[in-house]
Amino acid sequence: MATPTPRAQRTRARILDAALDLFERQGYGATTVAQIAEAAGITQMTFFRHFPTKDAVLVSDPYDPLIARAVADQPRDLAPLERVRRGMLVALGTIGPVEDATAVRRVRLVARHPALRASVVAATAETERAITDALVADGVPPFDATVAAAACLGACTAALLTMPDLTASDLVDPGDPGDPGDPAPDLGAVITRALHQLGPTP
Amino acid sequence: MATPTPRAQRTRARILDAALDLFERQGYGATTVAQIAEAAGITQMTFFRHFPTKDAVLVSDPYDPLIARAVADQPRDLAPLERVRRGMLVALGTIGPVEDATAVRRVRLVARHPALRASVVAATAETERAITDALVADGVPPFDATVAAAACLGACTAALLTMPDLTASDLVDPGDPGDPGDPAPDLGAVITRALHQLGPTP
DNA sequence: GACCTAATGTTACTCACTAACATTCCAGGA
DNA sequence: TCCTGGAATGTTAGTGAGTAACATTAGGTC
Repeated sequence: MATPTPRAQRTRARILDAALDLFERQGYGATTVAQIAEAAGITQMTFFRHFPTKDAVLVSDPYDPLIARAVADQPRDLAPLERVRRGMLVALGTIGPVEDATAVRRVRLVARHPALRASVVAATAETERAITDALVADGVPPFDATVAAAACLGACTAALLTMPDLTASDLVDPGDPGDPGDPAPDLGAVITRALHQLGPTP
Repeated sequence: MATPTPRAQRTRARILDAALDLFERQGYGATTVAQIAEAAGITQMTFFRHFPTKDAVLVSDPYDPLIARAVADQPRDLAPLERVRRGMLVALGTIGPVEDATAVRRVRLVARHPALRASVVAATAETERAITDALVADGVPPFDATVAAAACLGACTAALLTMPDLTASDLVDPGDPGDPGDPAPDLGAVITRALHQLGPTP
């Protein structure tokens, strides 16, 4: 799996642009792959060579390995949920504001369309398995490991999908006015607040 | 929405039987709706009149309203997560052994096929919204409500899908021998154990 | 310029799912 | 018994996602 050729990167970007544009203008369901292909100046076949499914334009999950490692690095004497929680906090809590310009548009589209939310969960399945494996390797019962991973991932996914509805002020303190037109929301802050709810209640 | 006619109930049952049979024999992906229809002695069209999608034969979620009500009934001064957790415990913890004979077969098939796990999550989306609405109506911030609901539902769904791998002995105490050939697993016990992990750590 | 390979195009297909309309089944009343 | 109205099913024809096999073009290297 060599690094993608420059030409391939360009077409991929063209597809992504065309798709986001059409999705936002006429909706995800009303947009066909043929339309995307035409707008990008390519064929349907080429579309599927760059994205395995129509969903894949919007859904991707690049964080798998980091999370599993971070979870494994937490102290072994913690309860499984707490271990996963702290691991994800370490791996995701410091991401900061969203870097990719298309990320916000993608999230907004996914959040709008219920069927796509399911695709996101499908994409996190691999992450869930990675976390579970890491815990089971340390002697945690498979049932407990799976449940802990699913709970934390569910919380984070849900948090991610509320981001388009969120203003930055929602994250610090309810009641705070918050200047309008705030910039790209801080992904790390959202995740942190979500995982905070799963933490021990002092 | 009147109660379904006896004839409709029979065809629905025939479809379900034929589908489960084919899925188990040759796999979900390798089975076409046309095959199911032929095995059930009906048309493709009739299949889709009884089940909106191919997935729907395996995925259903009848517990929505009970859960939302039970969550709303928990004391308002609890943290959102704890409220959802106790509500779901009340609504689902006492279900007991699985009643429907086909339920175990369905769960096994879903657990095996990754794409179907996503369908399950899609099916719980409505439940998640119901729980969230109940909390928001009591003044809980939407973000916190969504996260709490997603975490608990994620944990329960994951727990459900591990059931085929589980023997009853796994639920009581690791290390317990447990007689082989144990009967249908206790759904309530599985849910209870899953939600227990999300509870306050004393 | 010849050459090799990755990237793209072409064609033809399968399958899930939908719409519009025709047909059959079945209960209850004349 | 016949009839009749509505529910359940069948028929036909389509759309759209995704796949397979094979032909073609572009880009960089010698």
